[in-house]
Amino acid sequence: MHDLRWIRENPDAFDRGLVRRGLPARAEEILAIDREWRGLETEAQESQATRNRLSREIGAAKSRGEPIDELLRQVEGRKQAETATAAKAAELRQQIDELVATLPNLPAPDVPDGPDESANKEIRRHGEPPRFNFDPLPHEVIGEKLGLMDFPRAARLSGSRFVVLKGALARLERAIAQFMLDLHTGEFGYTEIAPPYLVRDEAVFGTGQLPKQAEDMFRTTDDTGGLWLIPTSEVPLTNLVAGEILDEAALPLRFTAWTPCFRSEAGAAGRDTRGMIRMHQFSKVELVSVTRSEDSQAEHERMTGCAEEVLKRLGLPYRVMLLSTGDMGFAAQKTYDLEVWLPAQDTYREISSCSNCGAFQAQRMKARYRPSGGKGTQPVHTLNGSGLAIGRTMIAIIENFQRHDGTVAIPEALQPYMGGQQVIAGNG
RNA sequence: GGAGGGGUGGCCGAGUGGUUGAAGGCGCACGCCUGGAGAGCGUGUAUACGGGCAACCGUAUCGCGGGUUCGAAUCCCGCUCCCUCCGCCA
Repeated sequence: MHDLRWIRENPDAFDRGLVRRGLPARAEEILAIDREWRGLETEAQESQATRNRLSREIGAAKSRGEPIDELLRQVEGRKQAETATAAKAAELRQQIDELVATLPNLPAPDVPDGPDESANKEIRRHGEPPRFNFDPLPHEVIGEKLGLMDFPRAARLSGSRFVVLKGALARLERAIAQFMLDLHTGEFGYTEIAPPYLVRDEAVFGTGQLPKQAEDMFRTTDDTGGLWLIPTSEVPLTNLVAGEILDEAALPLRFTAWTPCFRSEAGAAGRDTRGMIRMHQFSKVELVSVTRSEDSQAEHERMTGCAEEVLKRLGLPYRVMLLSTGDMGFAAQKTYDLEVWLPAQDTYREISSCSNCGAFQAQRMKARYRPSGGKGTQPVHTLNGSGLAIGRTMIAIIENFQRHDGTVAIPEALQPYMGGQQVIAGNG
């Protein structure tokens, strides 16, 4: 959510940000309603001040035993006009809020302009794509040949975009997640969280998936009014600080969680239909940081580094992309995607997305901190990143470490989590 | 699922219609006191919005939303969350 006062003071910068996002300028429209609202607001408040004063006088007169008829006459009729003014003001304010709530965060200055992912900028690469003396197979073929990845049965249970993993691959999912959690908690100072997977409207509004991306999520329909299945644990982790006023000394907060994620993939019909690239349900280790405003840029680099370290230790080749204005998510002001090499697709595919949301989410969820020394409060900055998506990590391992005989080597870093197993050879 | 109880400031805790944004206590900050510390004393200590260059002024907020009233933390209605007991249950 954008700070209305900031828009008032910086209407041009606001519009420039929207235009860079490929959206029309809106400042003039917003500020016109804002001017009208403020006029009515002031009017209503002044009227109320008068009425409050008269009411106090009535109380005082009554306690002295004096007549109050004259005072009652003065206050009479006042209420109606005031209520109408206040109602109109509230209506305008709601109009502003609803309009502003649909506008995405503004891109940071160093974000490249562009209509889509074609304008993304490669920042760096790490590792060399492996060379094979045979044609590398896609992960789903390897998994099915090993008898450890079952799409038909998953479809029978749940339809398309689901998978059943068995034996060593089921264990591999757990191993990957544990390895990531241990790294982030043990070496990078993140606190492990086990959050709810079902959340209310306010939480999803806070991180910005509502109101615009409702169709990308699943919602329960129980009689309590319905809850959203989290599309990412960014939602519960970030909303941990919703509505709070934090001590400056408590920052930064760093949270990590291993959770399932649920996405309807409504807009992705026909894309990535083979394999486990795009599932309705996948698991992910998420990283979330809550920082002071002046620290979020450095934290963004740090967080991206934490996610990269996972790929480095697994020996997976990847590149870091700085997303363009056209490819960034709603709440982000700047995003790095980590893309891992997938031999069968002969390309890099997204495996992590690390975003600095600045004050955008904080303002939506009213999360602030009290700067020590200074007065008042200011919104925290929030960041989130995958560290990493488990399913896609598994895909990358299977494809990059496949061998001519159809078996898959387990990266050394994961072997302790696989009971010392070094190779996945099928039948568990 | 059934029955009952309760949500007041950073915390505890008063308060059933009239200077109550809210007593009192704790905590915290600053000052005084002290050789220093403690005790003691004094002052201060919410958030949001509007107006103002500012000092400051105003409005709202006692779980949330609505209603009654000249006036609501206090009365009424709806919702929500928490707690206790019973039942059920991983």
